[in-house]
Amino acid sequence: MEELAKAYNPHEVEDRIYKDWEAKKYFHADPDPAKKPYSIVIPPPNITGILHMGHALNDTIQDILIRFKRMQGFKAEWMPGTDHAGIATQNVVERKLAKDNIKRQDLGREKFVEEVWKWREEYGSTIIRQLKKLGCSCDWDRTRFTMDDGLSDAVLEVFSRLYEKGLIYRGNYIINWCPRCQTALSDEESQHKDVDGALYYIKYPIKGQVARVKGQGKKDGEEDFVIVATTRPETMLGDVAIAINPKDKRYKDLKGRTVLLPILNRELKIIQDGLVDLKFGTGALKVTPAHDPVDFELGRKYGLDEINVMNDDATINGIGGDYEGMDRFEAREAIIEDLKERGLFVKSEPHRHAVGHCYRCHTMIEPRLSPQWFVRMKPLAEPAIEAVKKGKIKFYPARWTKVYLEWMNNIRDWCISRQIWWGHRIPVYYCKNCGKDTVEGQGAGAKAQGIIVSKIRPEKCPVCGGVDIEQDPDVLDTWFSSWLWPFSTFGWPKETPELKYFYPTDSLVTAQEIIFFWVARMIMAGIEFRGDIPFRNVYIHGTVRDITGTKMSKSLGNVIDPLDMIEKYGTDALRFSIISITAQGQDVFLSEGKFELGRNFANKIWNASRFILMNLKPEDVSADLCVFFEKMSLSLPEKWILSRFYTTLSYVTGCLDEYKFNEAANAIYEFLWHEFCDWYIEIAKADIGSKQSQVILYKILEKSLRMLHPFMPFITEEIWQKLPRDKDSRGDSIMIQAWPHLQKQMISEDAEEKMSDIIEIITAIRNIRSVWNIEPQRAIKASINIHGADEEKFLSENSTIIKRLARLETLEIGKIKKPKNAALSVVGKLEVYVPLEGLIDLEKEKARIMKEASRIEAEISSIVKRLKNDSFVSKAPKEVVEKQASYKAELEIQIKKIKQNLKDLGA
RNA sequence: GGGCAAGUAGCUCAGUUGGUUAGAGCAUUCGGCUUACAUCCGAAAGGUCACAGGUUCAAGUCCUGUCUUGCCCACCA
Repeated sequence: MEELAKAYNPHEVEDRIYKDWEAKKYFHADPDPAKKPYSIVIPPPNITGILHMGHALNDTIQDILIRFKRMQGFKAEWMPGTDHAGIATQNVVERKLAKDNIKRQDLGREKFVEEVWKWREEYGSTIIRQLKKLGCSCDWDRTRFTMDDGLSDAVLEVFSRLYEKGLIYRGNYIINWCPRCQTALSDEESQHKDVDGALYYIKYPIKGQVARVKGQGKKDGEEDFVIVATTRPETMLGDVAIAINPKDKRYKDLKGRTVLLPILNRELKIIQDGLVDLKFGTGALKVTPAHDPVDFELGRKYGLDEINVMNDDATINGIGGDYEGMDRFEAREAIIEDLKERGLFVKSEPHRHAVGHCYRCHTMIEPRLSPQWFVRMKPLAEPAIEAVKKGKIKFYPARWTKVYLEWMNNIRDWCISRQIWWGHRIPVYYCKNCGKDTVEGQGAGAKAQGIIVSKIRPEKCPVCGGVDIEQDPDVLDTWFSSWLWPFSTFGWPKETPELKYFYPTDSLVTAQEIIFFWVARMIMAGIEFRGDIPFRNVYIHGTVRDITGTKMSKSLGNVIDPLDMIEKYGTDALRFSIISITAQGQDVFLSEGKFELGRNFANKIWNASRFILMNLKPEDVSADLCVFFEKMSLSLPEKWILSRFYTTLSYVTGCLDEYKFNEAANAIYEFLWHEFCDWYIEIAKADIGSKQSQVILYKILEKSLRMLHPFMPFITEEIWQKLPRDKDSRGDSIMIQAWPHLQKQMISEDAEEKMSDIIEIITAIRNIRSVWNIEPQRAIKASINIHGADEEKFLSENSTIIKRLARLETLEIGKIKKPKNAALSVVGKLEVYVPLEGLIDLEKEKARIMKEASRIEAEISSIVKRLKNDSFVSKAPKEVVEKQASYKAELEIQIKKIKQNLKDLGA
């Protein structure tokens, strides 16, 4: 019999085992009509990423699910891969080039993209290697990348289809512009953060006839003006109007007048619209259609000019006159200074407001008018809303359903074009002959002349035959490829066997941050392009935070690196710890010490297994447990541990089906450590060589390892490999064994109740020993006073166990009076006496018992009160009333005994 | 401004559908190298379940309100 090493060394074990699994293709799944499929797609990490705790949690959950389902007999497919992360990756490579003083413009588009591919070859699979270290059993043979040929095909296909349907259009709209990345962003990529800014009050002179405006009327020597409040004075360079609310009495006289834009002296119209908030600022709004969404709307409504005053890098352009070339914030200061000089600056007051920031570089977003490509979302959203409402897709926890629906009901068009080079180039070509300028002013949904949508570069224009054709320089949002992930990875648009077999997938496991980015869009894409939902269940787990509740991030320096933890504690420890402290859908507050939980548990399992293996006789353990269970007459602890195992198994299986991973993990922990190790193994030590002990120890260990395997894959495999087993079992790895089959006939409430009495008795005696400071070596006597014959039987049968574990010299069981100078403990219906001649402080013991007595008396009185209540007796379920009554009877016996004892003590 | 989540032992958190004495890990105290494990074993102490009402025979659990914290969403310039 092969023995286990003295101590478990995860580092020695993990790589070896993982390589073995990989070599034997255990992770790979092909369609198999004889089996049911179970598939998960990985939320593709981006290629610039490195494994952080969020991944560790996310991927551990998925690995638990997929291993569990694989063991349950499903054809389990976990599709892995990465996404190309357009902006992030381009930034990384640009930074790298900058070290050699090279700009991407120096290289040109083609060379630069080549550089990115090179970078990706070298570093892009870091995260994949790290997932392997985590033990993830992904089907690496199918690893996909969003820029792979197949997935790129899917992107082009989808773009054409949507364009043909009129769901993709190009137009000049206000978008979120990141001046640092110099690209448009979608609304989701603009993250609102509160910023301490200021509200600046500026005077706009009124042209011509004097206007009397309440509170701002003309004083002697002053010009007439209207005061406007703004947070971004620099955008005034693009002002084309002043808007007021038609209901605003203050500005009655302003109607029909013209206002002069300070500094530039442009004439501004006065427009009236209900959109203007009477209460904000002065109630007068400067209208800058090219730089603000509300103003843009007003502009289109009233046919105003749209004057863009900024360059791509948010410096002021030629329109800004003297301010040309200044950065937006620099221009702000300069303009304020100039206004002050001209006496047109009223005041500024502190103003806290939410401002969009680039989700990649955190630069402040500039709302800006720009020609971009959009997807009309409403038609796509409708069926996706239905699918969730009808329960075809379920969220766990369910509360996310509301969040999803809320967003989907208010969905806005998706800006999908990005002014970067790394990504899927937009498959649109412009025929210069037919007229490129048709782009301007074109409405949503309209197809424009001169636009050719084609997967490959057309030779000539299909309309005019012209050859002067140019491709759109922009690329698509990375999410425009990610949203196809659940089917593009299986070969769509080709109808592959994998696609047919594994789609729709079963579970999607992800973090709340990307419900809008990814989950919602996948649902829309799945239904639109594949005609079916992409997954049935969405499990949203919490965010990993540090111990103060702050989200872990590299810039804050509060990260706990999972790879460091693996190095320090082992992969299984990391996995088990993070799972057991993560309640369903709740955020996780992490500190390094929490990984000791998993490490200690691994150590415990290792040692228990080592002990069992040291004592195991392989020839004795090949029995079939069910047959064995029927034929042998088992002792109470044996029945008990079998019952406990199957109770736990049933519970764990249920938890995994409901995505309650922490509860499953904790149930296994509790069972293995505090029931199997603390009690059963200790009890079994007495006759460990017996056939019965051998079989039970072996079977429980082997089955428990299988139950634990999804959580702690490495240590369970390592131990399992050392167990004696039949050669012709399913294979040579625990990961392809069956999930233990539930044997309901072995669950026995009676055994569990009786055994818990035994445990309580032993604990009570140990307690007395501890209270009275009796050395552990010292043998003591004890007696148990019983009331029924049934009790006598099972207590006598197990008296050797009680004696050994409580370290008793003798144990008397029967109708026994309290011996003199004995300590008392009440266990259920029983009294346990430990005579301690000369060791007890009578007064102290009296106090101890009296405390116990008052507790019980209080309880009795509350039960009596309840039982006297007619409503309770008539309305509560019968078994609750019965339980109360019998519990009361039990307590009354206890209190009687205790009082007797107190009398004996002279109270 | 809207929404969501949370407030339970010194700390971090569990607590199924309301039903006997509210649990765990860490920390604390006491005692132990008992032939697997000191990453261990045994024992103890520690809680008006944020607050106020309500529903109910019965509330940590359901409802309403209040307070505190965190998160998400949002075109008040």
